[in-house]
Amino acid sequence: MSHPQSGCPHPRSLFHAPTRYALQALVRMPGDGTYRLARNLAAELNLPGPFLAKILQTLAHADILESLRGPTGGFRLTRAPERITLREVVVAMEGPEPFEECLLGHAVGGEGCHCPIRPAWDILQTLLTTTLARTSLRDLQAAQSAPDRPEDPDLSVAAPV
Amino acid sequence: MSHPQSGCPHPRSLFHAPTRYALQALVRMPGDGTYRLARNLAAELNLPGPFLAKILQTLAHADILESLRGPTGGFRLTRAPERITLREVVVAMEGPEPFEECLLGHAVGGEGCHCPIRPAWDILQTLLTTTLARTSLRDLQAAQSAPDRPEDPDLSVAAPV
DNA sequence: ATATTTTAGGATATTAAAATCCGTTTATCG
DNA sequence: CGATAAACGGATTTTAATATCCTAAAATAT
Repeated sequence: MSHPQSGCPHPRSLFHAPTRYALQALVRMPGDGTYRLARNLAAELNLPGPFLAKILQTLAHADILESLRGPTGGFRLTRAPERITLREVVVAMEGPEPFEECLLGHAVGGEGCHCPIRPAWDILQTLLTTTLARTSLRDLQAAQSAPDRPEDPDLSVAAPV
Repeated sequence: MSHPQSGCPHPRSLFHAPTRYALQALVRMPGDGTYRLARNLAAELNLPGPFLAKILQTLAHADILESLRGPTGGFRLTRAPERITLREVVVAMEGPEPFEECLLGHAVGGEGCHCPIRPAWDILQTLLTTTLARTSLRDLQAAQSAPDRPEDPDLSVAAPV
């Protein structure tokens, strides 16, 4: 029976679609100071050009990309990919509040939430946040070329970075 | 700037809203064989009656609830709450496929995904799944009454249950 | 200067999720 | 057996997410 009331085509993703597109676009950004065209990038990602352009604009507002108009224009990274974290990108696209505090929908702030899964939920959120914070865009770009699996992540989620 | 294009009211939840409602409703189901009214339950949860009724129907199809029509009718658990797992409820509401395999949107099946965050993502999914599978509805009900924090979850996510 | 190319960004359209409505069926009660 | 009360389930509406469109502004080239 599955979904409440409708056939659901693809499996759910953790973040919104534009966040995925943002990551996919950033991976393809040149490392030198070259500007890249939105239209060009959109074709490569099989996305509608104007839609990707919006996403790139959002990234530009977040100081992850910078833009130049006119011919020879386009978008480029504001910094070296080593200095851009995935967390930064996700925050730019999704906002600073990642998720609700627990599965029953209790709000951030945590008072009055006594779910037994709450501790696990907290750990999940911390692991996700720290992993995103520790991973740079460069790491993501490198992984796209090298098919080798990277090292396992650190599970000691003591201090959020 | 936050969300791509619109003000987002509440923080995003991991699952769909009806899944939360389902959990909230199940927590309030009586432990004896008593039938409980959808309308009654909806009032307690501040939800529209017919909408909650749909959700309860879905749970009934999944053999988590059973229903009886007519006066004296309503819904009740098919089993003792100790024998109903949260995972079962989530699967009933969201379907068996939990999430895409990685943040860049690569599909389940895993070929061609080389994200550096993929290992962490796999661990997150396993931790979530096992935690839900290990937690019974009874645990959830007990936690609602007792304000004490339960023990920390097991992080050795070796074998998915 | 003017034409061309690109991003900027507001407005609109489309689609899926969430919520509602209403006639039907089933059970109980008088 | 008729009246009432409940779940059943299809159809519809509403709202939020996703995608598109179009005019303006800026930079370059001729």
